[in-house]
Amino acid sequence: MIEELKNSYGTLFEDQLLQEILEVATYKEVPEGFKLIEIGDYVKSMPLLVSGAIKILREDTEGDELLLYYLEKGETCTMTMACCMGQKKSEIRAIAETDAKLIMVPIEKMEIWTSKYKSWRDFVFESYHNRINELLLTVDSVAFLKMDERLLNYLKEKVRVTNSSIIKNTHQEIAYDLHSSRVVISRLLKKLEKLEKIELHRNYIKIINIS
Amino acid sequence: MIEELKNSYGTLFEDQLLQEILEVATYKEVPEGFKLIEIGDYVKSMPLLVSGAIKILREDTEGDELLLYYLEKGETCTMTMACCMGQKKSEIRAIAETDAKLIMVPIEKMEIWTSKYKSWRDFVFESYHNRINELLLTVDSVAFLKMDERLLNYLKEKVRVTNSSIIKNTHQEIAYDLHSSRVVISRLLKKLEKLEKIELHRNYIKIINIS
DNA sequence: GTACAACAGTAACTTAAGTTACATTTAACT
DNA sequence: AGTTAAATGTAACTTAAGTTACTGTTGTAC
Repeated sequence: MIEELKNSYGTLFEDQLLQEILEVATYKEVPEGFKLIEIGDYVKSMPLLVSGAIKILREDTEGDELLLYYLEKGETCTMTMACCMGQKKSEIRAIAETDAKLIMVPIEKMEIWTSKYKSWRDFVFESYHNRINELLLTVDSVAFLKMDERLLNYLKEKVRVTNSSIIKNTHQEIAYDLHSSRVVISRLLKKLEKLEKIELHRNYIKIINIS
Repeated sequence: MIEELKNSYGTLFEDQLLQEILEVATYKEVPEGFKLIEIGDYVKSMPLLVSGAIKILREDTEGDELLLYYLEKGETCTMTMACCMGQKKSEIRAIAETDAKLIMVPIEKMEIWTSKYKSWRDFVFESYHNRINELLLTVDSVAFLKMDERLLNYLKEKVRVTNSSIIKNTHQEIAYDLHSSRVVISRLLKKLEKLEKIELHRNYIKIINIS
């Protein structure tokens, strides 16, 4: 765990804080698809992401989903912090997009470290700040863009996050993430294929050129 | 300014912090419609809202708008903090929805008070937390609801924030806030009038019963 | 190899929302 | 009172997206 922590957070946190983290944290490896947090869960520890990517989803009362954003190496789940402090239930669902490695910190430390370490405080503020900006981008996407553009952005982001030009998802799964329907997504993907931007296959999509 | 500050923040902040605020802050009264922050502005001070309401808007590259949420008494503009810390430009526009009274704090104090006062730290975290939840509601609204429901929610929220059952806006203004078109809003408002939920007039709408 | 279930393709249709165009109403001003 | 500009009403049409229904394809298990 030491190398993992130093690698991702070594420059961020001061030595004494790193030491404290090592003392209380647990290390966790989860496979792709693993559900880390469900809507309504009470959260007891805070995840520091060491490798991989976590996707954060919102769900409405009907069970319809929407992908909000991805968490990556060196980031944490701000929603979790928000939940912890208010002793509230989670507003979101978190699922491992790829295999992922996490350092789990008990939430009691939150308050303590926030007053004790400037580097921790900065990290927490930075996290909130980043998450708000991600949410603004999500709002932009849903409010201002049409489905074809949203789909293109989705594919781009997926390539970036998974670091692969092969997207291993069915059209139905993409439809869930974008809160659309399978037929609509198939239709738009077909258009992109005709423009020679992607290649469609069963269970995966090969990205050719989506600049 | 002392009464205003104590009234809105007296229970939130410890006496010494209240004292410090009084030493460095300036007091500001703005009329309805006053533009407090424009997209791209660099922000030099942080507003603590004492009375009135501020509406926070997002704009895309085409100039299309969307209302994100309202700030009310006892709240602050989290976006401003985020901007300050990163020395970034504002991502949003802020306009006084009603006449408003503000206490403006120079941003240099942010960092200092964050390490010095627990009450300030809690206030800042609470603000971030609240803002993220507001943004989630905005995402929900835009992603999951149809325009008629969004319009109804918009009217409800406006009644709450302005504390009046008379909404002094044209259909065009409402269309801007919801990122829709005037004709669509007129159409839906007419439906609500036929259901006897509202009464339409030139330049204002009277809310009868929107539970 | 055959059967099956999951996945993908596509046509035809419905609906919500946006657009265009024009008529009507209202408030404010001279 | 008459003029004007802004606001509102409404019809007719377009478009994006969602829905239904059915066909074809592919990978996997037996």
